[in-house]
Amino acid sequence: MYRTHDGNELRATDIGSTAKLAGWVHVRRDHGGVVFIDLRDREGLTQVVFRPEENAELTGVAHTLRHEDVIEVEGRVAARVPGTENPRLATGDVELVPQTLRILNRADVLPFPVDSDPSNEDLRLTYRYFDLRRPSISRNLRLRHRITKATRDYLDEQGFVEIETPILSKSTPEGARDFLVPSRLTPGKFYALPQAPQQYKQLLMVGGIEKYFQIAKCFRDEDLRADRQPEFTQIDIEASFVEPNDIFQLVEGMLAAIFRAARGVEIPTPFPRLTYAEAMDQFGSDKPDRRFQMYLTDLADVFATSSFKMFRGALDAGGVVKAINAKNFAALTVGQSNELTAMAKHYGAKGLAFIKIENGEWKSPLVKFFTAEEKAALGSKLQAEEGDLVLFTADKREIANEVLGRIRLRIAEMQKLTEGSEALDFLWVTDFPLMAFDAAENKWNAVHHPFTRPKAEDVPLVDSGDFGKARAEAYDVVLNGVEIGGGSIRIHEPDLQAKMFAALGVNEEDQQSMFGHILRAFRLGAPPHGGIAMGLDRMVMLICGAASIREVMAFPKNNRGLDLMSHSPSGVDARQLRDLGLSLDKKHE
RNA sequence: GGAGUCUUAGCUCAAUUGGUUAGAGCGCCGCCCUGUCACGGCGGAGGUUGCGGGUUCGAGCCCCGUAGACUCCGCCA
Repeated sequence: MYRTHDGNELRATDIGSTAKLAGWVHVRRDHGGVVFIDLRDREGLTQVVFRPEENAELTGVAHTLRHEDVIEVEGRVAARVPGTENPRLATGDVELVPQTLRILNRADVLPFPVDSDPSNEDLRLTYRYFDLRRPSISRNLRLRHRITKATRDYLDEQGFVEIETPILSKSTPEGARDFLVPSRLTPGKFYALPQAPQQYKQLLMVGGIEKYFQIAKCFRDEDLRADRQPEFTQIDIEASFVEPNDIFQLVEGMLAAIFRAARGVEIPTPFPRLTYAEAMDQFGSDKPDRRFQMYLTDLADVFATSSFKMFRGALDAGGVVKAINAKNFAALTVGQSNELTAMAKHYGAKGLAFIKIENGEWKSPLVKFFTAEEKAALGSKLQAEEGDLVLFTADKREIANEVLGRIRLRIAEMQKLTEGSEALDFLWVTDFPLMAFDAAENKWNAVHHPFTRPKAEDVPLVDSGDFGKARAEAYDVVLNGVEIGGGSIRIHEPDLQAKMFAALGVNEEDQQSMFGHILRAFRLGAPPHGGIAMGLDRMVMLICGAASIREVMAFPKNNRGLDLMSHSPSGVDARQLRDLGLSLDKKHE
């Protein structure tokens, strides 16, 4: 037995008893005579003191200890010399006076210190196993465990069954690029790693499981980001005989349980709801951050009779004039205003107009085109006051929303509006569009995925080919401007599913070869069903306050998808390729 | 594929804007130190300033190229 106690366990009440501890040498304070060691394990620190007058031999060995040596000590729990207690340590009233010291392993000179935050992420990922000893990372991983534990417990209580679905699965044309796995037994064919267990979970519903969940690994071969890794985890849920409200209630309960377990807070439920159209109109985003106001305001009524060319042209062409009021931002720098203008152009606006309200005056080249009535109406509609900055754009509705939505977020960042905020703003965004036209491919794509159910009243729009207007029975759950989950009620009728495939340009033959099993399954009594998938990594990021998804995963890849620790991906033997019937291009050999 | 920021000792950073031998703290090595808790003191080792080229009497600093890291766009729910 290596230990009788953990590193944060010993208290004044243990004084006089013996204890055995094992862990890492966190700090050595060597006074030449007496030597102090802070012994660290996963739970905390305990001071170990070696006194030459009590045990010269052990103290001699203690002199040789270095950072991160692994040791085991056994001895007497003693009160600290009065006045030397350390109130910042849970075990600060006591110290261990060892009778034995066993060096279990010595550590080399460290690549970086354990007790500070190195900014060199390259180095951290190369020595990830060592990086994990740092409290900030181990805290995140333990919090992640609390979250998955709370999830499993909650869903179990609700009667859900955790079922594993295949990792070796089938490539599908929709969505992200697949990771492919060559098949040795069927040379020339490939499995694909699942982008999500979407089809399997629907087939489990056909199988009568009714309530399924899985903490599921998902794989997408796309470029990485601060919040995106090629493999990530979803809390995947599917249930039969449900409507959106059933899913909302289930997820609200689950998030409440998660936040109770992980943060000790009660979150208010039910969450507010916005339709996609409302979210886009008011916030210019399908995942609005509502921790600050700065609403997108439609000014069509204010400028209904305006002759100002920029506004007139947009309104006459069926577009909009919209503005946001950035409170107290009139004093922005030239650099900031240039950046915002460049941003507006980048997202397709013809321009971005500013009004600064300073010293009781509206400073803008635009103001001279406004009538007194327009100016008054504008001021009251936007609640514009001294020190504010009003930003305008006049354009097609989609462009104006997108541009102002992006600018709204960038200004919030510039003004540090959410910095240090403890707010937890949850909401549902509902009624997403069913399909979106892809100009590059010249075809309609599913916004969510091809199994998403159109809203009942919009099925005629699908029939009539009015794809752009059809809304889906699809929903996202958003926390503080981050989409943490999304789902839909699915299609369970083979005819409607075939109709959707046809709309998406999947011909009869491809439907049979790629989706034949699911269409056949729907003919054997598929229950109405729907579900949701929650992005576990992003949720953990938000709960931990981590800036990167890499901070909440034990062994993440870097920006280019490389594992710097194990050097994957890597080349393989010619023989392995031969077994698979593969050969490489000359340039990749 | 594109844009931006960055790259100086094992780590975190500095170098008066082109000027002598590139410094500091931590870490490491040695010596000293019996109540510290970021212990303290003295000394020491440690650098191809990412790499290649250019301008210059002189480059860590300016220019060109290149590699890598990170962030964003495209891509991806």
